[in-house]
Amino acid sequence: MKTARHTGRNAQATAERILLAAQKVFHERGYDGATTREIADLAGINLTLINRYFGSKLGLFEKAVLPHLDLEPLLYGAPADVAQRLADLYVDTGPKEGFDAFVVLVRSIASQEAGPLLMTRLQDHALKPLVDRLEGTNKDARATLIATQLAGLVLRFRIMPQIPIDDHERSELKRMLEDNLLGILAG
Amino acid sequence: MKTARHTGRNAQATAERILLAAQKVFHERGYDGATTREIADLAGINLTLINRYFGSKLGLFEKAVLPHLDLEPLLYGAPADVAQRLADLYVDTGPKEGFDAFVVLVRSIASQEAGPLLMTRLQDHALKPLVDRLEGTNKDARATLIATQLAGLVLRFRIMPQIPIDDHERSELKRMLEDNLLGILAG
DNA sequence: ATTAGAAGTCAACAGGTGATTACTTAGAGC
DNA sequence: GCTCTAAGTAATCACCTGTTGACTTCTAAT
Repeated sequence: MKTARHTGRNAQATAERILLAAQKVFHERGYDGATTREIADLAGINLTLINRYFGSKLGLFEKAVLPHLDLEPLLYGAPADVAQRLADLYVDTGPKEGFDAFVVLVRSIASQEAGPLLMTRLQDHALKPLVDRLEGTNKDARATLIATQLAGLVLRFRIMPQIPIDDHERSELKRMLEDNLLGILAG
Repeated sequence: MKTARHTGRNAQATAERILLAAQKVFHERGYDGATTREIADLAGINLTLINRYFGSKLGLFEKAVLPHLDLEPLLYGAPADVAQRLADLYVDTGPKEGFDAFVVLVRSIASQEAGPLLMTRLQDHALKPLVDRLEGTNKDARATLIATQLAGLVLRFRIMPQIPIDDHERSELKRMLEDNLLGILAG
């Protein structure tokens, strides 16, 4: 074996465990609220390995979160398909587990360190793909309308899921949202 | 003079200065990012007076921010007036100065201490007034659609104002938003 | 078996946080 | 003018944060 040390000591596997733990903690607490110690404990590794493998807390954040802040993978297919996909995805109260980079964005947007990174990433990998996806006139305005709508839904259902919602309201909301998105997407 | 000590020493005036400074700092940095020392310095008062007058940082937050987290004052008049008012207010990049409780909400929503307070306040003084304002069917779903749209606009124009927007896009966005809101308000 | 370097550990630093306790100062009422 | 209380101040505590440098342990190649 050349690259992979077989058991116990494996830098690549350790880095991966750090990344997974970081995603979970950043998701729950945001950038500032997350501590490197909690990440290290959850990953089951020594605190200093974070700095060794990722340079700094911010370096870890860049590797663990930023790449997943991307709307483009959701924008394929016909406008009707896109509208339905987005409505299903963002209205569902969904699993509270699981990593969501857009949740991390909202919970970290106030951070002096992580905020700027998140904003430029959002602009390049969420707003821009959305604009490029549109056809017709007023692409920028329409993209903004869609993006802000989705952002608010993240806040409502992913960050404040404890506010109750009954099934009827949810299905109605999904229907209205889908219509709304399709109208904007189509132009 | 009975209540107001005339100069230099005036508890009421001091508390007011603390409140104003707190609004500014909480607005800029969010709850966790704000420090009591920065608030005290900006207010020009001694650090300990914050704890004396407001009990704790969280107590100050409750007095300085929570009362202003209220959508009801914007919901008077005919649906068309409400739609226009909201569109004008939330699309405008607006003055970067000035206190906005909804900005504080977004920048503090990840906080373990302030988060729960903000969520219940938002539910009682933003979502509920909106639902009560509506008529017809599916009030909850329609209110959620409006509220999430506005929340996203806060994120876009109040928290990420550096992303450029030209006048044409802004006016088009305002027009589309106004139509959209009116459609939902009217039912 | 030896050994060099990678992987992991330990202890500590330097800075910052909210909060408390004991103290000083000012001024309104007598 | 005295005094008692409210208003303001100073020093510090106990804790937490990211980060670093020195140390130990393991393992792959020789």
